[in-house]
Amino acid sequence: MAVTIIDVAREANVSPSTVSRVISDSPRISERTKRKVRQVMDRLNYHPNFQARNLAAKSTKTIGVIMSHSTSLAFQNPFFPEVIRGICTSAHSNKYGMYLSTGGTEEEIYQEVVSMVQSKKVDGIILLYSKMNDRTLAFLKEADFPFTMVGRPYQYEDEITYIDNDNRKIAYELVNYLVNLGHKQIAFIGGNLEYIVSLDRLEGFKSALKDMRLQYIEEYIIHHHNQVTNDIDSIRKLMNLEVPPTALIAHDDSVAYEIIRHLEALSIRVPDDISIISFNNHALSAFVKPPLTTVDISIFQLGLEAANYLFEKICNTQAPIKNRFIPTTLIERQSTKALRNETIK
Amino acid sequence: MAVTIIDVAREANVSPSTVSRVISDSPRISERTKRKVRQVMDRLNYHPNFQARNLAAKSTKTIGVIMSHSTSLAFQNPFFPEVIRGICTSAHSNKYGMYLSTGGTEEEIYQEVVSMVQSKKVDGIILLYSKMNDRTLAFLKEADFPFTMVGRPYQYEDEITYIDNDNRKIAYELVNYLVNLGHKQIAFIGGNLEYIVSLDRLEGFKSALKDMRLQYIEEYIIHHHNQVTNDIDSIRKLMNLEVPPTALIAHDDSVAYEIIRHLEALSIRVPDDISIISFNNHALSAFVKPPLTTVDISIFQLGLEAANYLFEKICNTQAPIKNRFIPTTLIERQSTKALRNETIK
DNA sequence: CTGAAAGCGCTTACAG
DNA sequence: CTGAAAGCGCTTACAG
Repeated sequence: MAVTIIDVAREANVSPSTVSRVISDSPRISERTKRKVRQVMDRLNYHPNFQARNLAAKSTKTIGVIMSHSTSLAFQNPFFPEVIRGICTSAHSNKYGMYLSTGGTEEEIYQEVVSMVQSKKVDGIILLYSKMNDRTLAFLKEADFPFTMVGRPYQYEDEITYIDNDNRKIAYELVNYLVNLGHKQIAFIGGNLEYIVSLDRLEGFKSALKDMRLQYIEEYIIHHHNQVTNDIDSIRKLMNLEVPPTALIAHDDSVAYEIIRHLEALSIRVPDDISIISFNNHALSAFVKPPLTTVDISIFQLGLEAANYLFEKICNTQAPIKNRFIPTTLIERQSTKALRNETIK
Repeated sequence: MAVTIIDVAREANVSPSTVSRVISDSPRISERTKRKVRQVMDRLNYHPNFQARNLAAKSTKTIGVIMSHSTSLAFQNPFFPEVIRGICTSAHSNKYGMYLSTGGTEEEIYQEVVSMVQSKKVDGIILLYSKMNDRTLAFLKEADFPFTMVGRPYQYEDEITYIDNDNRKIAYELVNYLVNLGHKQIAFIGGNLEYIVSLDRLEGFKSALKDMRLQYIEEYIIHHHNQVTNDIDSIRKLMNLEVPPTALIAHDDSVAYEIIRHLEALSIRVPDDISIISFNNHALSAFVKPPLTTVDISIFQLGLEAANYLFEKICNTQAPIKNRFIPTTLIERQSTKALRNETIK
């Protein structure tokens, strides 16, 4: 049925081995033979069978890309396409394809990864998240399977190749930015603490407070576990404190939008009554009112480099552990404002 | 190295054929034998080789998912993760994986699809877009390869299985909605006309004007080719017309956001001075100011059904051509307003 | 209910 | 520079 290497070999009066070598453009075949064989391939409309090649060559020419489970997926909406685009760019130039997994539950993700590895569906894996006590990560590390992560791992930092932003430093600098605007009461609406990105941002926030000799106030910290549960009550409570914050750092632009809406319902204006700064620079953040001051985390670059590092590992099992922080940019728009003298207190 | 079916067979004192049948849970093997073989599999930590199975069985257990090229990708940001989630859900329950392609250029996409088909990388393909004169579509149809589309094809509508929203009807109803609010001057900011979704929405808009005996005004139609090129000038020109529109239909929420910002710069308020209604109900559209009235197009469902139809085709080459419009919901928020008597003109 | 054998379509030492 | 042969790890008629 399908035309095979045998058919081509017969037509071209060469052996199948030679045809195979022409496919992979081996330098050991003469240009003349190559030309002859290629002509026959064209004429017969021959295309090498992907699976057969891979089975014989013991590779897959495919990488697996693992998302966090879907509850957080909604949250990562704007992240997803960009990071995939970065990975695709690298995969494409390495002549690799990508196998995508978005398991429903954490257990499903784990099972899918195990199956990818055990059944040899992929040559390497990119984990698009980093969380605490992650079985999937533990499995990959244990199996010594080539993988890289987007996100700093919680443990074994110097045994795992990863790409990340320097979230601790960024959070630190955001506090600094607000302090320079005269703010001293700064609240922090963080993300799900199972994810390292959330931990890091919180840690940076705290250490900045300490260095700048600002008081750490428990009530100024809110953990926003997922988009749905955050309600107006937590914001109301925050703003009803005896000394309410004059500025606020949000874990993600979408969180910031939501908060702004809640504040509005409470007749608190941004940035006049409170400044807001956040992370991730969604495509739409320039268009909301007020346009958000936020950190661009170079999502495309995160994906691209995570893939590049993975290909290094795939090519060379002995490739050294690497990790890198991708630079970020603070995009100053209009959600923050210098505090006037009429400071509270 | 890797443990194979042969190792299991030897240990279990059965033939490789029997092991193979245990893997696929064939009813022709006794429970007793199955149990015995499975125990050995566990003990040896055996996992069937994906590629070898597929080569022998002449299937791939993989579907290909094709995005539109990346210039439109940014535009589709919120669409992408949801539609993938829908597809994954279906793929998962059919025990299929997905191979993702995001070519850079249209030519790259075409080449990737050709290679997916010719090299037998996938059993079927989902096209996540529908545009005019699409080589990729033509190729798939010509090759008689199993595929489905998200989006109504421009040609051969009754020869191609697809899932879509009834964009013509929706656009029609949006006009109707605005007319019921008293609007007669309605502008339309459409999408790239190469895509059928844009054509359909425009067509629905026009036919509604006709049925409702509203004048069709050339200057009220703007084609917004991609997010970047739309500038404040086109909006200024629109609003400076002798009779400016009192309402506006935008092709996508992100377009609406952008327009709102431009209007704001021109000191035109939404919805007080002009009503805006749009398509696609982005996750954030509830949070912008003003919260957008928009059409929820059930993206998850589009992906799910496109995949379901594809699996029908894969299982049965003779499966009839199908197509279906997924219902949509108008989400009424605060970007539209009834026109008062102080109507212009 | 189970097995022997051929085959899926390639790659890659090995030999010349 | 090219070929013959073994092998990658499975599945599936066919036979019993």
